Amino acid sequence: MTRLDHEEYVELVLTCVERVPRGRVTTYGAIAEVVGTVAGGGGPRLVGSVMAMHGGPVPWWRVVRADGSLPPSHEVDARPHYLDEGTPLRPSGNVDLKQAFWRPPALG
DNA sequence: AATATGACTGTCT
DNA sequence: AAGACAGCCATAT
Repeated sequence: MTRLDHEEYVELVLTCVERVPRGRVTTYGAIAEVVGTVAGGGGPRLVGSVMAMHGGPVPWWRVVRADGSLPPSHEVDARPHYLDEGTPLRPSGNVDLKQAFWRPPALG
């Protein structure tokens, strides 16, 4: 996994993120599974790294952690988007995965 | 080549 | 409920 494969991995991850419907979210793990199936490996950390490096131009706020929360710094930036998209939120302030979780479609 | 790190996750305490 | 630990994969130093 490196060089061009890396680029493809990035593309797959970003594609999944872009495919997340409004008001819905997915998790790093879910993306890692779907992308990993095609890319033949990878893991949540990789998705995280990819998002950190190339997640800028995509709706990264639709990708949350397994507990429905985002890194504190980003959570603040994401909140307005959730409010705008009508994403189900829990009293705690994080996303209600019970309702908002969206499973990315199997690529390839 | 080895160690440390990260926008992660699951289990145990 | 909240913190500690280990597993996981790729990149950076």
